[in-house]
Amino acid sequence: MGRQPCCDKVGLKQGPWTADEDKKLINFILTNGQCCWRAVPKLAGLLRCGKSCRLRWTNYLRPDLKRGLLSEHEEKMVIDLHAQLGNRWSKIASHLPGRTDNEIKNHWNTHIKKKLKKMGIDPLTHKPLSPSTTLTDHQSPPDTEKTQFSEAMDHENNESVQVLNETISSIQSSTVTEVAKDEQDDGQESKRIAETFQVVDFCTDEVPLIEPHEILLPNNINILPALPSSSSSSSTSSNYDISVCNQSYVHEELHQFLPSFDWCSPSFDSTNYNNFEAGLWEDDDEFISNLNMLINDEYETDTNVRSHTTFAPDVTHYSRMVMDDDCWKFEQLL
DNA sequence: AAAACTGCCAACCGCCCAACG
DNA sequence: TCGTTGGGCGGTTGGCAGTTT
Repeated sequence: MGRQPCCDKVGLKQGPWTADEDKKLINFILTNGQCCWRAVPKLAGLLRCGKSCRLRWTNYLRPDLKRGLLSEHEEKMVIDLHAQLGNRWSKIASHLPGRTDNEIKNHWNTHIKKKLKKMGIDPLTHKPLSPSTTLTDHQSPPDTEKTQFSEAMDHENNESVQVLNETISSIQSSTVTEVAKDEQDDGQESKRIAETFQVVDFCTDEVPLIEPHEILLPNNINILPALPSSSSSSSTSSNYDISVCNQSYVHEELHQFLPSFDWCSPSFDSTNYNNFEAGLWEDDDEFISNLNMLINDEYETDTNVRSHTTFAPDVTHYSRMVMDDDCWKFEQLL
């Protein structure tokens, strides 16, 4: 007898998430932190299963996510880490700030795998493919395939080829015992990898969750200048133009306002908000435009800019939560 | 211009495992 | 110790967009 489904799927919505659902989930998590995922949909007013909510949050809505293709450096890291860890995507992802296991897995399957094969490297073993092995995937490879492979091998001065060769060298120099060591001593290995790639040892799993008693969102906090709304409606949302605000002021207030977030940038200096470089947005302009987008309900529906459509917390909607340790209540937002 | 094909990625599925009573 | 539960993980799928024919 198999395991029971994580939830009763009757009446639950599936498929792509709508902007409204995203907002509800964002508001809920920002206000309450991550708690029991099973309870989230009900409390947030979503017709989704908890698992779906968790995935949506971790893979798409989390504020510390980077968007866009993996950089060459990140790709190199993925290849090296994969050589050591195998398909343990979450572990690999934990070494790449702002990247999710799903994203890395997809990138591996759609880009890196092909690159390695093209290079004559077995993506599974990270060792050179023998001619017979090379043919296993393509029983009778077309001439174009052979040509591509030859070309790739011939152009060793090609930058990407060079990068891969360096990577392969490093992989081959790393020993099996290192992997075994990783199994036994993840901490040290993480440190070693972080040192190798000169990245801050960051893992979103390490971001502390908010305890219910810690949730105190001051109702009177006014992070934005009280600009008159041009189209005041009966809803609680108002129109603000973030672009007119002092940007560092916004950063500072957001940082205070959303203490649960690790804004993922190693260069973030809590004492100097002018250095704020959140991974969420490339620069201040983007930060501001994104913030405007959600606060003013400007959710982009054009799929062409979907990758650009990240979120900003709807800071106008927060109200103080009344909670205690044993039983916390949630007053529906919006 | 339209059909067919390909690539990409968000979302889903089902298994595993740790925590807890 | 065992059963139950919930979260995490890796593999897979479906649909959309872009490209080719």
